[in-house]
Amino acid sequence: MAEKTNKVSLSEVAGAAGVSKMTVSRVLRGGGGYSEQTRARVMEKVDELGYLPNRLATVFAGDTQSTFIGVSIPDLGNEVFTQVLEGIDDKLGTFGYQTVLGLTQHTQKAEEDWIRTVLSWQPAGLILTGRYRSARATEMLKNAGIPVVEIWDLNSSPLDMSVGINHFDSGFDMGRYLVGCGYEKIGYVGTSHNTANAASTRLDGFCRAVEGGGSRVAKQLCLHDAATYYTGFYGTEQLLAANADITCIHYQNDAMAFGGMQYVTSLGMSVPDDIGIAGWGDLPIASVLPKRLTSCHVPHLRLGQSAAEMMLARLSDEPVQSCVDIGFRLIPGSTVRRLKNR
Amino acid sequence: MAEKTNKVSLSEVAGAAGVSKMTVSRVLRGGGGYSEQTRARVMEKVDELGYLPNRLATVFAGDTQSTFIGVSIPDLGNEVFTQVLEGIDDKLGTFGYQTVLGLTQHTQKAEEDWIRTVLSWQPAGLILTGRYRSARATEMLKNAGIPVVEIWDLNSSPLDMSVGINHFDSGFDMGRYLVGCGYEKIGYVGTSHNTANAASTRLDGFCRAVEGGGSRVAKQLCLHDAATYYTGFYGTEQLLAANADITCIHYQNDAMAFGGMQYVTSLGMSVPDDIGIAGWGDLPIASVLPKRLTSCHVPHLRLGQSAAEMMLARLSDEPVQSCVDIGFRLIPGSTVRRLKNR
DNA sequence: TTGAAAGCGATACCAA
DNA sequence: TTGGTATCGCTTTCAA
Repeated sequence: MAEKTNKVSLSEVAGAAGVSKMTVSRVLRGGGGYSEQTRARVMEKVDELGYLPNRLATVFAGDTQSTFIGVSIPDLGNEVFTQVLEGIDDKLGTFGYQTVLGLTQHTQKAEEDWIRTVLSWQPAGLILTGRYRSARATEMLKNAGIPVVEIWDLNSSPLDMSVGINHFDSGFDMGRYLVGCGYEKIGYVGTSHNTANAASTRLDGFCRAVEGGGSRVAKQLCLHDAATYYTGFYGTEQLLAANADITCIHYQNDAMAFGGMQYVTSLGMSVPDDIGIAGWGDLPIASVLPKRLTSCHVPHLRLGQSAAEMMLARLSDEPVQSCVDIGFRLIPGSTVRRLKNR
Repeated sequence: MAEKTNKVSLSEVAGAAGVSKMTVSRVLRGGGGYSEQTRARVMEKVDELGYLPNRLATVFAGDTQSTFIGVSIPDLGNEVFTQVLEGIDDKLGTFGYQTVLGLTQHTQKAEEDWIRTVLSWQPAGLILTGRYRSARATEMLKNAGIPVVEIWDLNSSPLDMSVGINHFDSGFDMGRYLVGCGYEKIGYVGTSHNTANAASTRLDGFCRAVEGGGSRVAKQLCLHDAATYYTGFYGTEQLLAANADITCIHYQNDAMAFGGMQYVTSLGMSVPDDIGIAGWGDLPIASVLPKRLTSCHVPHLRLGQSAAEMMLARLSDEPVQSCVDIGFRLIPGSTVRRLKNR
């Protein structure tokens, strides 16, 4: 095992400085209660011995909270989540909190296990992606008595706090837009997971709008694959193989849409003349494409920052709005075309 | 089930079950030393009260280590690092460890502050990106007496352990390859940061090879920008504006190369006939491009997994190779062309 | 301005 | 198979 660590404790510093450990404790925390002379001598020894406080003991002693915030996201292969995570960690870090990462791989079981473990470390709060979780997870969260922010899916009756967007509406708007453009045979390519998630909620909204508009949706859900470029590429191949009459494809996100666009281009089709392409998320890659990708803008970084801000506000006992809709914006783009006006 | 009580301790469970807390402790850890009858009664109360162990206290008591592993990477906007991180967290999670994330934003100061903080939480070990750090950081790491894996830059005399690649050689190989193809006026587009890092080491190697081959390198370092699509796009614009005679451009990574390729394409140039493009990292987007992107393959996920494995091995006192070269592979691709044979 | 003592939650150790 | 007691590093409380 990693054995003797040269860990220097408060009392060793106290011994070296010739004072009691209480005095060292007071000096280190500032706020007075000691003479300047004492302070100087203590700090000298702290430096000399390379003393680092053991925050475990501090939190354990009971009066302060830890500065851990558990943050769970599904995976890191999907840029929408890494942007959210960056927003969270950046804001938390600025205020002296640390992110304890949890990748739930889109399964409730993994999330539940992670929640149990991370709670045992007495985090100051948790930020969790999505709104669907196991009953046991929910129960643990309620009992933990710490702030919880549910992000991504806007949850109007959150466990505690929630910030995100209405994915159903976002999907619905995209569906309505494409139908409004005149598309009738529309395809969807995404990934499939065992449990409901935001992407499936968007798909529900999308189908509702498309079918309500008299068109239909052909779905291609790639099982157990990451929602990234290559999945979009081969998902499109499969979709078109089974549905040759499709004239427009909507994707789970922009990375997949780009992959799909590459596939149809490889067939010699042109976008949007031969086929329409619509992504979701307005990811960074969109900024360099020759045609503006039809998509839906979501302020991912801002969403993460807001989640962190709500957490920090709650931790400082400031008033917090428990449910924040961060909003989205449909981007018409030029990878779909208007076949008719209506 | 559980009440709305938020902190149930061992002794409360003990009281409810009518046994001592030592007995509850033994039951919870398994391994015997109690009767089946006692076990059942204790577990019943554990469930009933919704007891969750306080691992802080366990670690604090000193007999076990925490299961925190601090992991620092520069940022999440660069896919090379998210892949490494995913590899690390995946492997660590499987073995019951948690990632405490640190984003150092490419500054030694941020890394030093993060190290100080995270060490105060008594992590079981640290995995840090890069080999260049402040003297104070190095000193703290030495004193901490915990395993440290330095990743990314292969460090032949690591603080403790290291896994990565030789970035100088990687840059050198790319430079030699491009010169070998016959390119003479070669550009480089990357990002610039205050301190030396792996990308600047690659650039050093690249320049050495190119200049040694009698060609020259025109550099365009975009200050303080993320190494992603748009930076590649406008960095290329700037590079070409100042160096119209360039015939080939090497980029810090594939995302930037893709952005650059979009820019030159927008000018009506064709790749590789009018200009050669070479990236680095072999990122997922390369899998869907019509032409194989000239790049350098690095097993990012594997690198992360190896780092985690070395950490885990060290934590279980198994023998560990202290310096592992994970290797890279030049990908000739078809976005550069051979102007001459040699 | 200082210090001594109690205690946070869990575990090691020794007794019973 | 059980339980009592000391202990980890630090902070709170109370005294000097």
